[in-house]
Order: sequence, then structure tokens, then C-alpha cells
Amino acid sequence: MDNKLIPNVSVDSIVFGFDSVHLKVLLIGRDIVYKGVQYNDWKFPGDLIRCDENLDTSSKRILKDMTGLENIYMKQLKTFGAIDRLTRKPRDMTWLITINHPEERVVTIPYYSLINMSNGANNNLKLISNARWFNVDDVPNLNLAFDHYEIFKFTLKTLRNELRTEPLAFELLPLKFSLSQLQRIYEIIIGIPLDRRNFRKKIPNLNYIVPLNEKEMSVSHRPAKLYIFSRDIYQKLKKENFDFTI
Amino acid sequence: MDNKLIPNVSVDSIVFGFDSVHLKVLLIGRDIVYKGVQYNDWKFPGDLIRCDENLDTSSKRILKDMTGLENIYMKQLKTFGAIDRLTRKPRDMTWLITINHPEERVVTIPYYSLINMSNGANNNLKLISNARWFNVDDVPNLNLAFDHYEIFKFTLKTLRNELRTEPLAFELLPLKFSLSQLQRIYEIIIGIPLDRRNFRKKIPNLNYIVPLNEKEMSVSHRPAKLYIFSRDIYQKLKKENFDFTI
DNA sequence: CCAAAAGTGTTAGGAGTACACCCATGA
DNA sequence: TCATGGGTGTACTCCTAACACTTTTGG
Repeated sequence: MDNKLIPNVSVDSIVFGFDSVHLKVLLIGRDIVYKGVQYNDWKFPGDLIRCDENLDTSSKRILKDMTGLENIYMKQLKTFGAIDRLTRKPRDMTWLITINHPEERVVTIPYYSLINMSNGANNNLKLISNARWFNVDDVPNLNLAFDHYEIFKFTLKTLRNELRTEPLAFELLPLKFSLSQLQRIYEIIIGIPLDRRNFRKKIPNLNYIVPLNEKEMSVSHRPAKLYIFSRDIYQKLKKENFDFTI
Repeated sequence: MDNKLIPNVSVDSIVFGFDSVHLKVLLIGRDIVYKGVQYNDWKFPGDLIRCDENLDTSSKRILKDMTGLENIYMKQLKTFGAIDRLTRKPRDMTWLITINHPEERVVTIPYYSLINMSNGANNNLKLISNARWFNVDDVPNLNLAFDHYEIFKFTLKTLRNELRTEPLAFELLPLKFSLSQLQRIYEIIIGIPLDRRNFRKKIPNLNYIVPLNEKEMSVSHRPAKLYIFSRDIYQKLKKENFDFTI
């Protein structure tokens, strides 16, 4: 088994970023010419996988190659494999020609990733490719390649659901964060405003949200207390609860 | 695009059945000879997909071909594609040889299905193949082909989680069911005993569980009232709640 | 001293939990 | 009449939801 490509299986990365205000998603600009017409559209970073790598490995490698991003949270979603997913838009044929098997069938395995943008995380982005962050409410529906808009909608829905039951919010925040930042993530992703006081009342019960003896610096209003997420404590509590309930 | 097989992509069906007492899973017996030794082991129904069918279609077709089961609830799970998933157990090489590409890489897309066994649903099973129901606690770990035990564990965990938030229990029950049957499913799948009275107190709030003017027949104890699940009402309520919360 | 976001308590209603006895049927 | 599973109510606790003013900082 060598590192040749598997012609029927690709991975795609749907990377969500949070800049303390908006939830964004990362797209790669594509300039193609099909039958003499030029198209400028967008796609998620992704490519065919290689014979000698696992799915997760492949997804990480391709994301790093295309955007420079690495060491970020990733989770696999369901596979998209409609027969016509690469041929619904005629211009997409150019990709099939590029990879040298027109009329071939490719199923794609999407992964979603979460990242904190205020972290300098996107410094490399522009160097490596024509990547751009789009507000999730502004994703250019008609200008996405292949079935990528369908994949996007499914992913966003999944993210909104999983945020309720898994500690994903902390992947989108800086290491040290304020309770207002945390609340804003829940409000943006779930889509409903939350009551300040009620939200804060829950925090002391969640022992994995650990208060620090630090405050925000140089903000022109009362500085907020900072917290960190302790994955250790989170996993310990989760295990205990599981054991207890069985 | 014809109906030839895609050599790198398969689907597998993990079918759960409920017989009013136990949760079971369906396995296909396999008799193979590898290097002169005979092996009798088990696998999930599954096969390579064809070029001319969608993933869901393929999964339905293959399940029907291998077991006779059709028109049952199905949901796609995450894809399994470890490099060595087909070669960890030497005897599994026989399958790669059968499909005519030894050393080939195959990723598999698992679907889980739910079915009510008291329905006569498994009448065809024995006619078509050497399929057998195993209690989920009795699945022959070491006797499963490929990475199917890993897939099984993941699927069972997913089922236990999704049962809490989606109306899956009704797929496992007969059309008309008693509250005791419903309770038993939750107890078995979630794994904890529930209080009878508290469980029943919640039912009247769930308007999609509709009481009938019917009772169990010919049971040697007080006959239970029967209920049906109304998917219409369920979806209407779900939509309303969604609209409300946004 | 002004603007901007942080921080803080109380009350009322609803949901969850613990718990034990009588009822209807077939054999 | 017995065995078997079906059916029912109450009291206590805990969680949720609604709601408005004061504090700290930089400019």
C-alpha cells in the first residue's frame, strides 16, 4: 500500500471560528474556467485521501496543507455520497477532470473543526491560500462548489445540537475567557438570548469552569474576571456521573 | 455510470430488534476457509456499493438482499476507514480476495436500523441467509469479522444517546404498545431502572403518545391500555418549539 | 463625569424524585 | 383464590425563569 490517492473517497473540513462577536466559517476561493467562462466560487478545504493514511490523519493533513491550521478540534460527521453531488453544477466537472477521472463517483467525509480566531490562529491563512472567513449567516449559498452548501447546513445544525451536550464552546474561546464571552457563544450558536444572572448562577455548579485570580486588561469598562476550562475535571465528573447512573 | 461496484466504499447495517424483553442485534454467519483452516464467524450485513446508487439506497438494497428486511428505520453513522481494518485478522483476507482486490483499501459507512421483532418481521430471515439475532450483551466479540466489534460498540453507544433526544423507541415497538413496554425499552437501552409512577406521570404531557380505547387481549393479568405514537403530532410540536425558541 | 460592560438576589412556579398499595384478568 | 403485571397520589426538593440596579474601569 503506497501513498497513491483513493479515487472514490475524499475528506472536507468545515472550520468554524469565533472572534468574540461572530461565528464564522472558513472557505477557499476557487478560480476556474469551464467552457470558456470564468467562475470565482468557494469550497471547503478538502481533497481525496491517500491509501496510506487513516481518515482523521488525512483530514488533518489536507487542512494543514490548504490553510496552515493544525492542532485543532476535529470531529467526523456523516458521509455525503449522492450520485450527482459532483455534477449538479456543470462547472464542477473541472475538478473531476483535474483529478483525472471524469464521471467517477466520489463520496466525501466531512469533519468540523472549531477554533478561536483572536488567537493569532489565522495569521498563516492568507500566506498559504486564498482562504477567507465568512460570517455563518453570510455564506455564499449559490457560490459554493459541489454539494458544499448542503454539507454546510447539516454541519451547522449538528454543531448547534452538540453544543448543548458537549464542551465545544471552550474550543472556540481563548484559553482564558470571561463569562460574558462564554454566554455570547451559547447565544450565537443556539440562537436565543440568555438571561445574564441565570446564566451566571449555573457556573459555580460546573466545577470544570475554574475561576482565575486574573482580570481583563486595558478595557475601557469594568474588567471581567477570567476563567479556564479544565478538561481533566470535566472528564472525571462525566465518568462519575456515568458510573453512578448505571 | 453503470452499476459496477465501487471498490473502496461499502455500507454495513447494524439492525437492532426488540422482542418485548431483550434488545438484540442481527448478525450473518460466515463460513470461510483460510490457509486450510475453517472459521465460522459473524459479520454485519453489508457489501460494496454500486456506482449507480446513493448511499441510503445501497444500504437498503443490501440489507434486503441479505436478510429480507425492508421498510425499516435507518440512520447513517460515522464512517470507519482505518488502514488496517480489513487485515487485522488474517482470515478476513478471504473477503478481499473474493471481491478481487487484495490489499485494497475499503472504507465502510455503517447504518443502524431499528425493528420490532414481535411483528413477524423476522419470518423471512432464516429463509434467506444464516442470520441470527444476538442479545446485545452476548455479541461474540472475538468472533466478529473485520472491525465489526468496534463498529458495534460505537453504534450501541450512539443508540443509547440518541434514544434520549429522538423518538426512536417507537421504531422498536409494535404499532400499538403499552406503557410498560415503552418503559422497558428505555430501561434496557439507557441501562437504568425507572420508577413506574414517575414514568407514567410524564406521558400525558407528551401529546404525541396517543391513548387508544383498546386493551391487551388474552394476557393472564390485568390487561394494559394501548397507545400509539403520532409522528404528525410529534413533528408539529417539535417545529413549534423550535420556532418559539429562536 | 460619562460610557460601557461587569457583577449581583429574590421570588414563584414547574419538574423531578422517592415511595406502597389496590385492581383486573386467566388459569 | 392465586399469580401476574397494570394502574394510581402525595409531599419534598431542586431547578428554572423573570426581573433592575450598582460597580469598576478608561477616556
